[in-house]
Amino acid sequence: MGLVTAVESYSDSQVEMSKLAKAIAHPARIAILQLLTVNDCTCNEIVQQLPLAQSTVSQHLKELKKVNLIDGLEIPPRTIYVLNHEVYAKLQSVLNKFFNIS
Amino acid sequence: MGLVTAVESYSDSQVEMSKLAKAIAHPARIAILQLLTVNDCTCNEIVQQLPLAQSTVSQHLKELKKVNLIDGLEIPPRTIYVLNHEVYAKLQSVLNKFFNIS
DNA sequence: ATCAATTATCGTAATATTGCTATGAATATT
DNA sequence: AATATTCATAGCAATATTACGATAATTGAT
Repeated sequence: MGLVTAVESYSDSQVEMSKLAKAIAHPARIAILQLLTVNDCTCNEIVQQLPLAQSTVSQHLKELKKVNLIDGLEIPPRTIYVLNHEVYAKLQSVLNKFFNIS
Repeated sequence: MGLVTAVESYSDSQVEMSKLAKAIAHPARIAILQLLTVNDCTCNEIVQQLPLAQSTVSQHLKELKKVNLIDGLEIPPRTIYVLNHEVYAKLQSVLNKFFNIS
């Protein structure tokens, strides 16, 4: 990623925004979010919709969880993945704020 | 990135959106876009505002140009970088469309 | 008690990203 | 003509990302 000192010289909102952007910077993760927009899904249900191995999907879900765009309801042996509408809306508003400056 | 076959199984809009997201998935590139929102800038002017070497900034500019978020007006030995408001607005609308589905 | 189903994680490989220094190419200045 | 300015690119190193198969861990079913 780079030096720690470099990160410190960007504003919080710049760093936060770049992290959220990175979270949706892969078509699989966009596809996952779109699926979750329609229905809550287990990992397997997502695997069936994507051309990826289960472990890979699990990894992408982890990335989305890391920025709180989704939550995982653990009901073993399943985990039901759910959109975090709050953060989802926040990302929208952050992006809007950014683009409306122009 | 991965296999060519994998990319083909995502929709055009998913791929396009992920590419645009990737373009803004770094705080330096967000900072650059914000600078260009206020003023057209040469590479050097941007270098003076960021904690990065000239070559690194040049590379980030290249990334932004790749997705047409900015244009470079070459007036040697300078290049004046300018926001591409059209694509900028398009990214905004693409994101809005995406998020409003929820 | 076994076995199947589900998911997370580990280990690994291939590739991409990010950053730098050094350098080349083009133009302007002295 | 020599020098300075500006920018892009090449070359390189460190790290991150993306993908897979294999494997645990957990629960449900037989």
